[in-house]
Amino acid sequence: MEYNHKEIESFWQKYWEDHETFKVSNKSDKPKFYVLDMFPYPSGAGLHVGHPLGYIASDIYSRYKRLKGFNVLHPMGYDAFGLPAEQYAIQTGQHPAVTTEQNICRYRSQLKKIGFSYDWSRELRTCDPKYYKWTQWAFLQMYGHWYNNDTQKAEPIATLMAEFEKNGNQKVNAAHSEVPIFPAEVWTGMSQAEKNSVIDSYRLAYKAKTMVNWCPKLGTVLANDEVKDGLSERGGYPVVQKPMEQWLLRVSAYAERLLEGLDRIDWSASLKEMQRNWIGKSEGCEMYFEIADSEVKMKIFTTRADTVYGVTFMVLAPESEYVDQITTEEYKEAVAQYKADTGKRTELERMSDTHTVSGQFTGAYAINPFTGERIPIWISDYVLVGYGTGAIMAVPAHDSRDYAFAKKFNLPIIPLIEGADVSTESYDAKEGIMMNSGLFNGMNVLEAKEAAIQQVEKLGIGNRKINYRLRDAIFSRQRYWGEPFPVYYKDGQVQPLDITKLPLELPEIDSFLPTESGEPPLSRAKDWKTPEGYCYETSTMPGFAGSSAYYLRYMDPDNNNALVSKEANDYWQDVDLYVGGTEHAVGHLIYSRFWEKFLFDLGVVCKDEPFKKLVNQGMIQGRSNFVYRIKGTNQYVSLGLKDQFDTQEIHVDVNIVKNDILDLEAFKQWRPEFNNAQFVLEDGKYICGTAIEKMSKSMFNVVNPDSIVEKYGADTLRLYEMFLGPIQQSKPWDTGGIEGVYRFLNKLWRLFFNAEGNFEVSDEQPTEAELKALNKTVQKVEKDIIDLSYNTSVSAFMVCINELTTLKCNKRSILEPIIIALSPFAPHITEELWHKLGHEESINDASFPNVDEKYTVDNTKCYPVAINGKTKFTIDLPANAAKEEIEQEVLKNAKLQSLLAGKTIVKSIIIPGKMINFVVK
RNA sequence: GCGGGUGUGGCGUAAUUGGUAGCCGCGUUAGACUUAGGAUCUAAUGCCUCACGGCGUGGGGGUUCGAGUCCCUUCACCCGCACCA
Repeated sequence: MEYNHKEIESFWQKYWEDHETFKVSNKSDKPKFYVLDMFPYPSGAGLHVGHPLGYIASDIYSRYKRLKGFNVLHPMGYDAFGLPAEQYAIQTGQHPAVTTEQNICRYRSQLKKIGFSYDWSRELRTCDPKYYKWTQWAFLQMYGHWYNNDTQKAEPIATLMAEFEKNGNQKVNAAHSEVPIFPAEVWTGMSQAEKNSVIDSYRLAYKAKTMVNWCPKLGTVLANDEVKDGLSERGGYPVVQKPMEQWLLRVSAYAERLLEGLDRIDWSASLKEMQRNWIGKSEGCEMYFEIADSEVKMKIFTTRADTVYGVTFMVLAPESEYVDQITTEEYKEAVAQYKADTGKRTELERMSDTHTVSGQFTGAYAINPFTGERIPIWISDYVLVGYGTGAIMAVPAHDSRDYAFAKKFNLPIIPLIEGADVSTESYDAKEGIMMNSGLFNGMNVLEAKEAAIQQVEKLGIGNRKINYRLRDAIFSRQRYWGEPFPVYYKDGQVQPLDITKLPLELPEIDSFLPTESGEPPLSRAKDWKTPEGYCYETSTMPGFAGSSAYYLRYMDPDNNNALVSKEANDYWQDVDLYVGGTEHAVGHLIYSRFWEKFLFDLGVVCKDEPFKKLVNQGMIQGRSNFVYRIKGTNQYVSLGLKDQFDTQEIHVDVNIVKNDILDLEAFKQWRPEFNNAQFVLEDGKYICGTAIEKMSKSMFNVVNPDSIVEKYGADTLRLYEMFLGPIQQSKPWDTGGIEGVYRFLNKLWRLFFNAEGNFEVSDEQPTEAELKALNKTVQKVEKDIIDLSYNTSVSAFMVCINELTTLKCNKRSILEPIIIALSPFAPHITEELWHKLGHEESINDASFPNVDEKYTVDNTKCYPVAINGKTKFTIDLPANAAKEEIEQEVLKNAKLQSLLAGKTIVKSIIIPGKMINFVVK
């Protein structure tokens, strides 16, 4: 009987579905294990062969954990709100809900064909009102809380108001926007609107006018992580800076906890480093500089207070509020001109051109609090308004940017570190002995840093300060296809919707474009008002809103009273293994951690880190093929001969190329323009050129998993994707190698059938060799699964099956444990064989085989025998033999004796278990 | 510029963590069975050499009886951040 993957796979997929094999309960005596994939955005193009890579890896882990007796939660869903569906809707008029539904169906059917062990009953999608009810709910909670830096947690707004009644905000240590200090009397004297505005400055979800990334082409604002090199991540359209009133989440309040939490989770070093960079903690101090002939005190931030004696000028960001306050009459015009010039440059221009030094003197002077010297104040676009205080003290000797500026405008440069040569470049290193530095002379840089901050605090001119680069997340998008904000406006004041009114459903509109006046599409919705006639917020939430807590919802997907019940959360707790791409390193993975910490503060969840272990799968790139057309003809020349002609490279569909040899007939049929193609062949073949590129339609290098499943089966696809190389590594897809894995499954299959082709296994006792093959394989595979090093476990299975084939082993006692160990990788074929072996229950209810150590340790060891350090031959000896035994044994060896003839042994070095070396003369 | 990572056959990769470098697979070559083979099976396959033998883990140096693995140095490529004071 032949291995018929089609029959086997469709039969067992249906069986698993009918028997709810992978349905998990929230109640179990078994220990829990939660394996999660980053849920996909269901795009119109369907899955390509790269998408399942991570899903296969996590599925193997899930199935393995089940065999080890865990209750495994392994769900799947869809990140279904988002820009592409809406862009498509604008172009075609098709409602995003319709196209999204179609895409989801396609994804689901593609995923099911690969045989994943998902609990489909927990499937969710972010655009479902039953789901986004809880996204809206979380937003309202953030709106209703503030962050107390003293207790290091979020607290209800009510506690803040009570404190204001009692003491004003003087003792409040909170994460907040700029707000003046006020005593209780002032608070009680405020109007309701004034109070609201003060409170808003403390909320974790708040509205504010800020500089935002505005993408005119998409008609929406974007978060920092959605902008790459001044272009939108989706679509690649230009992004400009623009002040706008937006909803924001005070993610920055959690900066320290987001940083600290990284030490407690098992993520790759590079990913943690990316998050640390994004959070961007820097420790230093804030310091006030008095302005000559002015009341203004200028606040700067520096991490190098130790270099204060070397300050030779100050620089303000052109947008800084100080600029207008200090600029002298004489320089007003020039300063205005400079501001106008820099304002004209786009973000992209400013970023791509970081080497042109420009600036303008303001006419004002600051007083160095340490030396009393007058130092000129300049403005320049190399100082950013959004970081620190938008003002710096410039120390050209020890900062390369300040140095370039000083050189350009002929400002003095005072070296402060002994031996530092600053004649051609600055000395930025933070080491050496201080000089020219008054109090700090003779100290090393680290000592001076600390001494300087203490001195600043002693003089009362500033204080120690930690700055973070992490900004609050802009949370509104002027788009249709997203979660509506559960707020409305009454007399211009924000009113949160009552929680009992959730979800606030997305209304129908007739066009998905912004209005003529530039209002978001939602303002087209007719009669979309509260019963009292107030208007709802018309922007919607961004993509990361729905994906920030989806892992919690899987724990309790149908709960209509809570995001997740206490019991469900207490049972599942957190994600034990999370698999997904690096592209979410500073977006989703920061927001989710923030969300979890916030919900932890509220007591909704029991853990403050959502993802215990995270593995980033690499990308599967496409392997493109080319043909070479002789310019101006319909002749195509094979790769090896193309240099003899003037040719043009053309992408050719990889599906009509095999092992880089073009199928000539298929090529002629491929497109009408090639019907009459003629070929210049080499060795009778047309060899195509190749390149590794992103998998994309336009390069004709997309390989669809469905066609692989059709031809070779899901088990082959799964094994092959794992066999390709380490899962964390990016690698090109090469359909060529798949045959090897397919052969392996056929070999496995044939072990179970006798010469007549009938299923037959023997109940004989296994031999030592067979037991060795089995136990070594199981041991290796188990170790590999735990390390997610699946490529080597597939190899181990191949070795094992080769050995068993050679041994002609068809013994039940060997084959049964092998197929159990293999079942996470190739679930269908193993399930089929398992049932053929007479089992009623699914192989998923079996137990992962135990290893008998007796058969895995070699009792002989291969020793290299070296003479004068040079290996001459090797010899097998007992592994645990003592030094003397080995020596005696080796000296009897004939080959050694012939090599030693006429020489004397000066010394022998014998390390049991390792090596044998004779030093001879 | 800063940070992280990777360099091993024609290709994807492996190496008991310092102990016979190249497992497994692809590709290639030869053979067997076949009307046929893009099925299956057998054998060979790092490079140079008829051979003996020599050389080989990006290059150079070092530690060691012994280095793909450890140290120094250099080169190349990939990823992330990028005027963050």
